[in-house]
Amino acid sequence: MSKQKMEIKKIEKNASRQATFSKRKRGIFKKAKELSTLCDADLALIVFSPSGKLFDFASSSVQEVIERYHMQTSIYRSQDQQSHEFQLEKDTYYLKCKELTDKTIGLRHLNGEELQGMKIHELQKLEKVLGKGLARVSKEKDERNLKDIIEMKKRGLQMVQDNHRLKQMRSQTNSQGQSSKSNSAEESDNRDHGAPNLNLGLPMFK
Amino acid sequence: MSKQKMEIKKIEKNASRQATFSKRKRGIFKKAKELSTLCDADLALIVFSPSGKLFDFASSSVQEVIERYHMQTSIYRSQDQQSHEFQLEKDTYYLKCKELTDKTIGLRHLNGEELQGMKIHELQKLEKVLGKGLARVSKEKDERNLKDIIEMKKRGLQMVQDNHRLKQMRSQTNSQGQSSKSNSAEESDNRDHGAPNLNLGLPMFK
DNA sequence: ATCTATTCATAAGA
DNA sequence: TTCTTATGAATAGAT
Repeated sequence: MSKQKMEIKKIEKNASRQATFSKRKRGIFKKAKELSTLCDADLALIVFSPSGKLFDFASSSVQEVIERYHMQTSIYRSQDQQSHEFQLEKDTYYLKCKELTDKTIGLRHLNGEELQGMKIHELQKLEKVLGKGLARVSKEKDERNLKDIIEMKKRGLQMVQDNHRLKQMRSQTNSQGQSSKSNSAEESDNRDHGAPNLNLGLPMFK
Repeated sequence: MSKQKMEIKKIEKNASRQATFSKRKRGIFKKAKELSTLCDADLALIVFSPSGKLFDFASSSVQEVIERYHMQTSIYRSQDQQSHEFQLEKDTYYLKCKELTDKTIGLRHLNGEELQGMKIHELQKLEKVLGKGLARVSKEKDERNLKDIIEMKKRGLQMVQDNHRLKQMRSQTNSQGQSSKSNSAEESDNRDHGAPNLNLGLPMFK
């Protein structure tokens, strides 16, 4: 594909064939990795060089992909409609098993178990995840505490106001006559159980 | 690759991922065919799309390449090459045994056994230090919040009691005479600013 | 292995 | 999906 367009047929010259194999092998493995990464595709690439040497790549593991491949193809037998559905079911089942396994492993890692065998970059990632989770939990906890505190301040303010009102009424009652007392009492009781619009940050709670 | 250099990581946008998968799948299968033709390499490429659809290519046949792969890979390859199927079965059996062993070890790890033999001392230690520090900060913060809440509950209880007392006094004042009013008022004021010995966990704050 | 002149592959946008 | 097009990648041939 360069310098001169070349025909796609077996390269007869041995040295050239070997060189091209090396170059193109590197290229196709790179492409395989990119495809699996970019598109979240599960794939396996198995290559035997003309000399019989084995090269392979898989997004998960070659064995896993082969098993999945067999699951898809082994039920080829008949061409009826059921076969197709069954294949899909099998594939779904396989994916669910794999998902379960992955999640189990992930859970163990999150619990700090089986950390041996993990690479350093994986550990770093895990550490980040743990830190983030911890941060989220703390935040949630803090928010709830703050909510409690605000709620209590509200109630406290109400009570301070009611207290003050009652005291004032008592003073009035003592110094003056006892006019419209039942009326005032009702107001007070109403506010006792649900007055809105109260300021926070009372001096009394500093 | 084109127009703009793109980062090799999972494409999150569904439509883009699907489009890229189609394009790159075509590309890599073309590369695979070219490599096998040009260099007379025996290869197999198996790809599962994210949606689970299977695509494959092999210079000979996928099954043949898989068998050859197992011959190269299997720990039983030193034995005779009688039946490929037999080898495959043996290989699968071996892998299942290994899986069982791994899971057994995993369970022991869940029980806190056999955690020794872990590498990466420094990272582990650092992780511990970070975790402990974070835990200490969270604990301290929680304790302070709890203290605040307890203090407020105390004050709230006081006010509830004072409130109640004032209301009772008002009732008494209204229905009866006005005896010893100033005395009661002083008590009330004193308790307003620092009475000890108050119970926590008031129903009013549930 | 490294260097280029070319051709190829492909991300975006239609 | 398919086409177009601007660009970045891959690579054949040479060194």
